[in-house]
Amino acid sequence: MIGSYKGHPEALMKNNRTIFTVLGMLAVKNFSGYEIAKRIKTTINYFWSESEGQIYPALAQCVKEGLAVCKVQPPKDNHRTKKIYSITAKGKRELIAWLKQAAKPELVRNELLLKLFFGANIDKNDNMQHIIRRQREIKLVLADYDQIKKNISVKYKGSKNLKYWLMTLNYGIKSAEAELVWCNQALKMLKRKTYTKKKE
Amino acid sequence: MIGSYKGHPEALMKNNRTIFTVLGMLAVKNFSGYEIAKRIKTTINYFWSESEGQIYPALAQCVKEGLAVCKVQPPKDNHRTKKIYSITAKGKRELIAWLKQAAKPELVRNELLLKLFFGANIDKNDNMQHIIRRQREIKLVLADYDQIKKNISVKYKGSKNLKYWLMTLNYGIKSAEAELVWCNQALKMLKRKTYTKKKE
DNA sequence: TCGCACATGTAACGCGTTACATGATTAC
DNA sequence: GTAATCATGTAACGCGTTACATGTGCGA
Repeated sequence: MIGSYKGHPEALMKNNRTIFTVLGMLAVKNFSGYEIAKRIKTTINYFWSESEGQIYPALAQCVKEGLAVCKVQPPKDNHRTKKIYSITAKGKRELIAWLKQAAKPELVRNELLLKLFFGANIDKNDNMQHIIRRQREIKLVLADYDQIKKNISVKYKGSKNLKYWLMTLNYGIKSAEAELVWCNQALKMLKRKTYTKKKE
Repeated sequence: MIGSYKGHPEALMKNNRTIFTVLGMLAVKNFSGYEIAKRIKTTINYFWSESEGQIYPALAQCVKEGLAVCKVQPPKDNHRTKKIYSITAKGKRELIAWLKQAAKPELVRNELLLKLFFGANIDKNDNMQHIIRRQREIKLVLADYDQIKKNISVKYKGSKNLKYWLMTLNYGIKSAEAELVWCNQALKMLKRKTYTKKKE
């Protein structure tokens, strides 16, 4: 038993989605930990996030299990040494096996909805403010998605990845648009004056 | 310093959303821990979940901080004793203060999208299976939402809560519908044969 | 008889974030 | 000067789930 780690190595790997996220990134090309963190933030951040506190240990774990190898790059351009990771054949096999497995349905958590569910306890206007705030946020992310779409369509034209990247991006766009429609509907609903008797 | 707990009691409460979830439930009527767990599962489960392992400690915390009081109900109908909790004036005040604060944007995690983002590594048909599976799931939840909508519209007719409950439910419906549209679009996208050159 | 609903709780553990430690270079 | 970016890592801690412990009554 090494360190605080208990159980089989496989047991850890089966559920550790950070491992597969970095393997997925390494399947495209070689990266350093820092670059992976950055890439996650600029590509899949709207549906998946990983912090550096997870990425570095995950990379170490990958090397330990033979899923990736690490090559130390000497300082270039007066920068620090970099550790460049590459996926191994075993890593690729494990990634593919994981990709084929059905995704576990996520437990969604939406604090905005939680507050609105209890909305009868506060003023109508306070509830409307929550929705208006969200509306503004969505408009920003939609503008963002639009930019990303244009950028990757040009930059990765001809790449077999593009189709999949646009597909996931479309999910973000469709969801955001649906949320906007809901915001308007919910605001209309709140504006309506309703006279109700007290019940449960 | 008592036990393993550090910092102000308020510090804990500020972020502990389980506390506010149970307070929100208790604002409607008195409940036992078991009943709260059950109610969460049958009402807000599609956007918020709490396990019993969190609800019972949260209730104890509420009592400790004077946000709720507990009355032990002697065994009725040959059942076990129940602990019925009621919200206090302080609890109501804290709940309202929390409800008025802006909701923190959630970090979404969607394993399905993560797998599809890396979809170029596996067969087209495997990717399609993921989407078809999700399609089936959504159809089930939509049917579920429809039932809930009918039920609560009758059961809570005239309640000031109904408006807010229908509003959050509509969010679930709109999102699910948007996801369905995306599924069809994504399947069409995958069916198309595309001949691409290898690039990044 | 077996499993489920009722009913309350605790313990273990994994996931994930935040903050910290360290330090160079670049841009304003 | 001072903030941001590059770059790697560790430690602390909170959130949340799962499993366990314990026990009754009811229906198939």
